[in-house]
Amino acid sequence: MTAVPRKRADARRNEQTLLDAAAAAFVTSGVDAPVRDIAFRAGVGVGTIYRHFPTRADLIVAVYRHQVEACAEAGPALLTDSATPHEALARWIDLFVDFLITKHGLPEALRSGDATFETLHAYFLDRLVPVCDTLLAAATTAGQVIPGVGAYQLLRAVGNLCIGAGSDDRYDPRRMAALLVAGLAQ
Amino acid sequence: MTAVPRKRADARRNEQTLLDAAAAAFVTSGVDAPVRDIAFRAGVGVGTIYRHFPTRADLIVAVYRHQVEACAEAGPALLTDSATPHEALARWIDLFVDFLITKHGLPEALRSGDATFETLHAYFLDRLVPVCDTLLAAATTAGQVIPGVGAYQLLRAVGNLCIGAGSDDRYDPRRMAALLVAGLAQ
DNA sequence: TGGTAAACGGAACATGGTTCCGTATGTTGG
DNA sequence: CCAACATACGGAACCATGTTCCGTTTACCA
Repeated sequence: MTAVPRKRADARRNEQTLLDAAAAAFVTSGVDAPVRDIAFRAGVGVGTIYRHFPTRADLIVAVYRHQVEACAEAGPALLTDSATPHEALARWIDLFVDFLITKHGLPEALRSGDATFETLHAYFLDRLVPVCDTLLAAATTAGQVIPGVGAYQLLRAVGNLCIGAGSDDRYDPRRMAALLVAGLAQ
Repeated sequence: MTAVPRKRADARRNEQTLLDAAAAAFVTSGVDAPVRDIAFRAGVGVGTIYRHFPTRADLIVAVYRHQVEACAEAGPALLTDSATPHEALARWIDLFVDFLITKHGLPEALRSGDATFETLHAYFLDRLVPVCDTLLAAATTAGQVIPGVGAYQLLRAVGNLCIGAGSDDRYDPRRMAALLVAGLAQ
């Protein structure tokens, strides 16, 4: 029915080239790397970027999809492996923080409010809120965490704490996130 | 010696006009309000803005100076009025949060890393870190707060938590900041 | 009241995102 | 193998915004 007629070879090639170029640019310039830079690295015109990835968010999602999936999938495993649900939650938050602080500008983008990043925001939420909710619910049921703080709010707070990470060694987002999770335990 | 020859009347008038225009623009468009908008509101050219306030940070500092001073001065008073040092700290952080969340885009600017906002960042730090340090030290001495978290780091974390406040009623920065302070108590 | 330095306005420039269309090229039916 | 067509490409052009610069205006003072 929906027989997608397979993309042209050069298109597929360019898409991969662009993903690589973008990943490289993100490492050096953050996820705000100028479109022209990414196009130049990939050896294509800017039009090609917009054709493959209509918004910057689509490009970012494509670049980090694997890692987000890995983080999401680690949730249930941690719940099994950890001594307590609260510990599982703490360890998972740590994973999330580790992912974020290695992506220059990503936490900022997630929180920019800019319509450009709507897709990005939505993807993270769709994928990670349910996982966090599971861990949070388990910890709450076990009486290890106060009720009334939703997974969304917790993830957002942690995301915020990661903004600007790495630019200043007097600030340790991992520590601050851990403090927040500790505060949940009361 | 340094007989500053008093500014021209029109210059003084414009400076005040600009402060008012900027304050109004900041309310509706956040501290990122386009320079041209502010100039238009004030009925002056953009050159005039840059002459009075060489960087955007200078303008923001000028607009909010009174409120920052008020927050800084409230610190010692809270220490006297509160039942415990930890409570004083919690209440002061609350004040700080209240200030930040009513200024669209200010927390973002403070953390943007953009060199433009260096002055702004420095001003907040100069004025508020010592106050926070006093409160934190009192609470630590009283054994109500774990050692090892500096005033700078705490302020920065709280500032981060305030980013994007008001754009989403599922997120309550005041609550998250309180949780962080609770986490400090262990 | 004239001269001068301060202050002004806004055009011009720089940067970065986004759109659009003429051109080039893979693909496929003959 | 070739032609014709749809797909994809490149990059010039456009828009928004910050920033600079300089010719013109204006407040001040002698």
